[in-house]
Amino acid sequence: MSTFYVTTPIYYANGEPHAGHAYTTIAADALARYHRIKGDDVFFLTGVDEHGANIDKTAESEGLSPQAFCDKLAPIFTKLWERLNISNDIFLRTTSELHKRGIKKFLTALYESGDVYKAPYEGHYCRPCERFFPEKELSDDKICPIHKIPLEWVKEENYFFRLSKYQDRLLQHYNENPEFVYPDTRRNELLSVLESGLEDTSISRSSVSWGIPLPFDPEHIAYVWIDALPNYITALGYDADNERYHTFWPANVHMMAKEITRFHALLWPAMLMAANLPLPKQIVAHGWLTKDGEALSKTRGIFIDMDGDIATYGVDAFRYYLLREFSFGNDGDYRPTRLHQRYNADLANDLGNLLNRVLGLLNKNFDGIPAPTTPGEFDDEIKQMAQKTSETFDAHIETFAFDSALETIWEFVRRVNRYVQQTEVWTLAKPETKPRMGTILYNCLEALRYISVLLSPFIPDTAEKIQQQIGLTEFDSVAEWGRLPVDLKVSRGEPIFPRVDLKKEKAQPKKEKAKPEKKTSEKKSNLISFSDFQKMDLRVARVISAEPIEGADRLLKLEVDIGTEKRQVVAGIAEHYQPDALIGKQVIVVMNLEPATIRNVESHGMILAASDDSVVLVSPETDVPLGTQVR
RNA sequence: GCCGGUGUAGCUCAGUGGUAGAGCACACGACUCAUAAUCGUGCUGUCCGGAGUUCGACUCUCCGCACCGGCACCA
Repeated sequence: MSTFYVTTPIYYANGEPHAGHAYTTIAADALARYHRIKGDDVFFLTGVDEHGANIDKTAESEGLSPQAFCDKLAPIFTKLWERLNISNDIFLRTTSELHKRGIKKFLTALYESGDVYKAPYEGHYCRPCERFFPEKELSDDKICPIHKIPLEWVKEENYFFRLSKYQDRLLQHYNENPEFVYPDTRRNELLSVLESGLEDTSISRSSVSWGIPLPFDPEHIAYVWIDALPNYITALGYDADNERYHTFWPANVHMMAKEITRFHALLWPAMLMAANLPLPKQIVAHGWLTKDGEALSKTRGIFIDMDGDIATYGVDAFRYYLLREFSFGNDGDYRPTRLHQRYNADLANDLGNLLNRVLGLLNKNFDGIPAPTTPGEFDDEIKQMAQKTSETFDAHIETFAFDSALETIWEFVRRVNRYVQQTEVWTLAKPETKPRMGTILYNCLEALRYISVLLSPFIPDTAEKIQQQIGLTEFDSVAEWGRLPVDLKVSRGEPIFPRVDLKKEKAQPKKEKAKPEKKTSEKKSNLISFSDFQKMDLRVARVISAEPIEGADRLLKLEVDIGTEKRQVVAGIAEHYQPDALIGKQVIVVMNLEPATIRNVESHGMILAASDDSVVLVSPETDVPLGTQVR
């Protein structure tokens, strides 16, 4: 028996899970279930990453301790996974003892490899900011750009991992294992990063308190990624060097969204090399979901209404849609109308109706499943197609082409519908043709059983319902033709996918859009005094000229008129504003910001803009005299 | 600016050196076992634009445009 270990990332638990998390997890679940029915010994991990400064901060803003915050959030993940029918074998939390023990052992091994070194880090430090400022961010007077106070020269010790040392070995690994990173676009990206050189990376954070202390120097806290990545082995029992660990490591597939491939495909393998452990076999990255063509955004209220769609169409339809519609690896646009079409066309009409019509005929004419005594035209074709479908299906799963895999099954579903049509079974109820009728119905039901097996990794509940209606009391997960027993009492239940009428849905009151989260309780430490605020010199100015800066995609060089003087300012708004459209516009300029040189262009001040996904300039409501103070 | 990818029917996408396909949607027909379902037939395309190689390119090469990623840049 071969083994199969698949993981999702452990999701960063500083907010609730969204459709992106669900997509990754459902894809991994489909793989896990697929390998289980193939008879593999499967271990499927998901979990949450609970350490680091961001969680500390979010917890604080909610007035909770970090641990209490995590304890509140983790069940929200597990409940969603239950709802989505995720068959994970473990839900790993980085605050668990299991992980803590494992990470201690792993970091010790890393340290003993000799590739962790302590290096003094010295620089300009701002106490209120709790951070260093690189030379290039500062002007000659060395004051904090945020607090406007003189910076201290502080020397601090930090731990580094000698990532640079592994550049060649990684490159070699990539070349010898072309399938290591999938798909190729991501692989190419990482290769170009590798070829341009890796730098040693800091693995500890002294400014962070919420995390795991380095075992070889508890004064320092492990950087959150260094803490998180080894979860894939700590979850197996790496600390105890136990059987599960030896059975399942190295992992077959680390499944994830594309933005975190770098950590998984460069840093993590290098860490494993240093600790002298085997590397995972494949890093698999999928694309992002968009909603009706727009990037998901909390602040703009663009999100995928999982709850609503699941309530309308059911969990399996949601799972089906995600895996059927999107070509894995590419970004996919989530459209409720497409989900609706897929639901009615594929699930209700093709599959659901097929089951229902066959069971209807059987109920009316037979008492239990008849024996296939009377072969005839098309029978062999159906049987052969079942076999071929299964083979093609397997090939698609191997390359994560879930969409093609499902399409392959549906070709067979349609073929069986045609079989019913071609043989005109419903006309064969006369005594002399009844044995033939029974044979055809047997073939249809066996085809449906066969289909339910192939579908079970994707839509497990449905697969089970199909077999229940056929009369099987226990799920038969073997895709071999002819296993369906005769004389089973079928139970034609409710349609497994009742059609959904969109008009009815529309008549229902629309759900309220989620409001952007508000931080209600600002912490005292975030407050500034009025005199701090007064230090800022904000003025109304008019844009006189605007032009792009050579070699920079996001930058515009602006000349602004403040009434008394003119200034040159660099603004990172080129992606959102045409230069010409800016001319004549009134804007707000920060006058007393220290000058900086960006891309060889001097900037004397800063233009205010609201920005998250988009960037919108702040402008007086009506024209005011140039140079007017803004307060 | 550099590096990679994509651009094919209304939509989602396949595809091949010999001038294009599937599913959905749409139209018409058949059938009535079934969830107004199923089955059949049909429909639409300058295969991003331009140049080149070739007997012949949507498929190869080059140039360009658009979009999507990665890197730099975001005072």
